[in-house]
Formats: sequence, C-alpha cells, structure tokens
Amino acid sequence: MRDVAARAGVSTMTVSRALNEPGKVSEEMRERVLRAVREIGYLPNHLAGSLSSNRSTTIGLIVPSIDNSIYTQTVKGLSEVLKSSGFQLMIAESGYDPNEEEELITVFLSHRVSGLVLHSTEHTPQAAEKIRKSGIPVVENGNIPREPLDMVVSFSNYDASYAMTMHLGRLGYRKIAFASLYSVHNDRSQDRLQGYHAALRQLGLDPDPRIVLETERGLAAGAEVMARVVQSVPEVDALFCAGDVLVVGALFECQKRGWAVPGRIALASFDDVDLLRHVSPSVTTLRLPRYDIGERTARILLSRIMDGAEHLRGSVVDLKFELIQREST
Amino acid sequence: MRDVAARAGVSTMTVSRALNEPGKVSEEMRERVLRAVREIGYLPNHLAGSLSSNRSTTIGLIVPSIDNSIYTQTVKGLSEVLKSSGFQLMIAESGYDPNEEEELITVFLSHRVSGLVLHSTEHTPQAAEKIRKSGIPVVENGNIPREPLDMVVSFSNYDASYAMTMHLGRLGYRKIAFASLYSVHNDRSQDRLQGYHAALRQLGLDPDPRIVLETERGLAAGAEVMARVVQSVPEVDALFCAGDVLVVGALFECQKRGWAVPGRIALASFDDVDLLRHVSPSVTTLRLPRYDIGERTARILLSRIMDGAEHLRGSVVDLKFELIQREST
DNA sequence: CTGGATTTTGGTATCGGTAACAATACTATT
DNA sequence: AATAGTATTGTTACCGATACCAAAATCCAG
Repeated sequence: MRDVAARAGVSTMTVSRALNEPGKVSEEMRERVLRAVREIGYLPNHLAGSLSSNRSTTIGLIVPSIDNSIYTQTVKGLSEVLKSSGFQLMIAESGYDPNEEEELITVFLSHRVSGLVLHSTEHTPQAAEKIRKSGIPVVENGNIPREPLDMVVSFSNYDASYAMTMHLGRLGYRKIAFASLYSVHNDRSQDRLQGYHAALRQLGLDPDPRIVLETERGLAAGAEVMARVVQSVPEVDALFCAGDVLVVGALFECQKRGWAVPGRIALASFDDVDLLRHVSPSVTTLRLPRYDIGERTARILLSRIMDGAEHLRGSVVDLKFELIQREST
Repeated sequence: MRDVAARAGVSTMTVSRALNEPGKVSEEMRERVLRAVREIGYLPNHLAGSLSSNRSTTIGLIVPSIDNSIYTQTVKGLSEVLKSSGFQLMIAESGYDPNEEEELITVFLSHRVSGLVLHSTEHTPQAAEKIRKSGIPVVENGNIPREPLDMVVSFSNYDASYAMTMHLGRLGYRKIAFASLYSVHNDRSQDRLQGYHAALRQLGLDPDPRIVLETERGLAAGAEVMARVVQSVPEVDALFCAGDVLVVGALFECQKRGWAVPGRIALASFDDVDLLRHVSPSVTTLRLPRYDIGERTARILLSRIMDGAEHLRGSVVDLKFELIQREST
C-alpha cells in the first residue's frame, strides 16, 4: 500500500479511502489511486485492515459433521448471502462433542470472526461464557433451544416430530414405531423424541419402549431397524424415521421382505430429500426450510454486524415446515 | 497480552514465547504466564499474530457448488487433517464460473491464506497469475489437469470413465449410452466424455451422438435421460451415468417402465454413494477416493507450508479408483 | 474579495502481536 | 576462578492497514 501511495503521489490514508470509502475522495484522486493499484498489482491485506479497524469480515460456522448432506443446503444459503456482502465463511466440525465445539469457538474467537453460527444448541457453560464475553452475535440454527445463547433461526424439531406423529395417528395408525439417530449430545434427536411422545399422549396411544429405537446414520441402519421392529413387535403398523435417510433403508428392507408399504406397515420420514419423492411408494415426509435457515441466518447476522441492529439480540425466528403426504402412509 | 505480561511481571515477548514456543521458556515463567492467561481470560489475536509473523493458519477452499454431496467427504478429509494441525478452512463456492473463482481467489489471497485448494482445474489466466505471484502452494483436486498450477491430488476422470466403459464392453454390451453433467466449464465432465470415447475406439465400437447426453443434476434428470435414450435408440443395451445420482433416477425409470436391468439395459454409475449398494438391482460403479483426496491434499499442503518442502512443488498424486461390479451390469 | 464553513488530504499513533538482536543469567570447561 | 558458551529474557522496530485529528484546499455568501 505504501508503494501504491508513492506511485500515485498521495498518502496511504488517501489510498485507503479511495478503496474503502470512494465517496470521501475526489474523482481525480480515486482514479489516480486505482490506476496505481492496477499497475502495481496491489492486493489489500485484510488481516491488517481487520486488526486496525477492529472489524472483520469472517463468520465462523460449526456443524456437528461436515459430511452430512442435510447441512449443505443451509451452508449454501449462508454462503450466498454472506458472499454478496463480502463476508467469508470459516467452517469446522465438532463431531457432536460440546467440548470440541468449545475448542472451535475459542479458535474462531481468536480469529476474530465477527459472528458465529452454531448448528448444535447444546454448549458447555464455558463456551457460552466466552461467547458472551466476546460480545459477537451468534445464531443457533439446528433447533429452537429452551435457552438460546442469542439469536435463533430454525424450525422446531419438537413441533415437526409432533406434527408427523399426529398425522400418522389421524390416518388411523395405532402402533407407531419411532427411529431416530442417537440422542446423546444431540438435542435435535431428543426433541424429536419428545414431540413423538407428546403426540402419542394426545392421540391416547400408549408409548411402547420396544418400538422406540436409536441408531446410527445410513441406509443399513434403517434396514436393520425396520427388521428389528417388525420382528419384535409384529402388531406395529407404522414407522416414523426421524433422521437422515433411515427411511430409505427401511423401505428397501420392506421391499426385500415383501412387506407392503403402507399395507403391512406405513413409513414416514423427517427430511424431504429428493429421493423420497422418486422411490416407490413415494414417502411421506416433512419439508424443512434448510436453505431458508441459512439465508435468514446470514441476513440477521449481517444486520447485527453491519447495522448494529441491537434490537435483534435474542430474537428467535421459527421457520415453518410443511408436511407432505405421499403414498407410503 | 499487555495485561497478561504485566500481571505475570514479564515482557510481552515472554508471553508470546510461553504460548507459542513453550520450549524456549523456563518452566517457572511458563507457569506464571499460563496462570496469568487463565486469570485474565486472555484470548490471543490471530490476526495480529499472522500479520506480524507473515504466516497464517487458514487454507482457502473453492468448490463449484457447496450443496453437492460428492465434495463432503473430501472436505471432511481436509478438515480433519487441518484441524489436527491447528489450521482453519475458509470455504467458498464458484458456481462453476472461472471468473467467480478468480474473484474468490483474490479475496482469499487478501485474507492471506497460506494455501489454496481448488476443485476445478479450469482457471482464468489472471487467476493463475495471481496465485503464482503470491507464491502460496495450491492443490487442485477435482481432476488431473494437463497443465497443473502447482500440486494435484486427484483421481483421473478420464481413466475412470475409460475403465468403466471398457468394463461394459468386455461384458458384451455393444450400444453403450453415456450421460454426464453439462461439460461447459467442467473439465471433469469433459474428461469423462473423452475417456468414454477412447474406450469405444479401443473396443471397436462406433460412437453415436444420439446416445451421448448432457443433463443437469438430480434424479429427475436421470429418469428423463433414461427414457429419452431408450426411445430414440431402442438398440441401446447399456447406459453409463457419469455423474451425480443420475443413475438412480434412471433405475427408477426402468422399474416404472418395466425395463429389466440388466436384461433390457445395463446401468453403470460413476461415484459409489451408499445408495447404489442398497437398491435392487445394486449398481455397478466406481469407488472414488473422495476422503483420501481431502486427507492427502491437506497433508501435502501442510508439508509445503510448515516444512517448506519445496521438492513437492508441482507434484501430482494420482489416487486410484476401484471398479465395483454389481448386479446392474 | 474576504472570512467562515465544508470538503479533501495528510501526519501520526495505534491495533496486538512477532522478528531480530541485545542483554543478562546460568553452565560447563579447563 | 575465569572465560567461553548456552539458555533465558528483554528492547525496539515493524507487519499493513485504519482512526483520529490537524492542515490545506475549495466553496460560497455577503
């Protein structure tokens, strides 16, 4: 930058202004500076800029696991909005471990990110304290937590799970099994389970621990769950797979065993991946606002960061989901 | 940091060393400093550190599209290795546009990333020039380009496509259709197409432009391609879907129409997603070293950055793929 | 044409660290 | 015990930008 200033015969301050606040510099100066920039091939140093101005243009994002396709839409939403405002995304994965998350938060804070997006809503007390102390805005967006750190943009896993279970009940299913991913350190899973139970109560159905299962991700796990449930509790007439692509594994298993869907057993899922519309029978599921979550998250963060919109602190955006009835129920 | 130094009664230099080069500081000092750090709740400022030392611990990654599950494994490999060395990942998407990519490279360079990972291997001349000028190490990992910018960690799309086409030929298929994603600004698609053609020549089969199609991503596109190919050229006996989950859409379409797979038509795919093993018939495909690519990319980058391993400049790591024969062919 | 208001430009300190070298304390050797 | 050698700590300058305030240039009404 020194070189640019020298070449253009102006001070570094003028160069800085020409680049960042073009309005505050005369037409002539601006052109002179820009020409010098081009001639020298000058590339501003963002680190120096951020350090000096005490503002940064990076946002930290922590997801439980990067190789999980359900986040990709959200990340895309985030990324697109942030990019249009010149912000950069730093991404890391916590492996569903709150301590790991705390560590990553520390790292991001030391990188002076100007905002944080957390997919998990379970945090260590120290993590919460560090964030509070740093004063930067945070958005949680995997769930609607009982005690938000700050802002929230999400749908309610509880409501969604409740809605689907109620839907199954209204369709006349009476022995509704429930499969989810492991709920340890996964409040999304926990809330889905609770929504399921609440709906059962509402429907006047008795909970049966034999048909409530937790498993790992993947098609094989879904198939395994399907087989186990039907064999241990033959009177089961529906299976609600509240996670990942479990339902597809379950469906394949039914096809293999010759169990009619929904004749023998109905199937419902949680996330509307493209696949569910194309399999046969097509699968009843919930359409979740994955992309919107990312987009809104970015917008609300940027409002806080750029416009200092303090009135948004602590705001909770509960985005709606949609239940899609298809052939499998 | 000033505060920490004061509290511990030492100079800032000693604090800096205690934190970053513990070996160069006496046991006693180290403890004194660490205690002060804890008491004050001091968080180092990475921006300042990087600026001062002219080293950073961030790596820039540019993928064509974030919401594409084929990258997630690679990103995971990258992320895990980088994290273990304290490096951070900045991710952005170029939307398959080289100009956009150039823009992002510029941004990353101004953030002083210490390395770049590019999934695309098609770049603007200016982008190449900027990278060269910056002197930072780069890894391309979506393909093996004819003229690498610097280092490459990938499998060969050409070889993989060639191998699968040859495989189909050896199995006796004579009218092999080929479907890929649009190849404009997508050298991976282009190379796959060339590999296909090379194999046809080797097999002594005539190319037929009517059965070489490009389409968009998604199941619907795969289904559409399937229907179109069979109807326009009934003698087709195999379809090689060289991209995304096209093959699944194609398979569903066959099931819907009652076309036996592989009786009426054989199906082969490019990427071994979990699904292909579980559908019926299971689908012949290529197992690509997605995770390994990320891992190796990270390792080779770190060698260059931390150990200054200049002998690695320009090295090309051609990771092997594996052809998995299943029921569909 | 002049004085004050306004716009444009520049000088200097500073952001929070680290590099490079200087100074001091400690060890080992003869 | 003296000296060279090594380990530890401190001093100072600087990384590359921006904030803050001062100075110069421009504008405009009276």
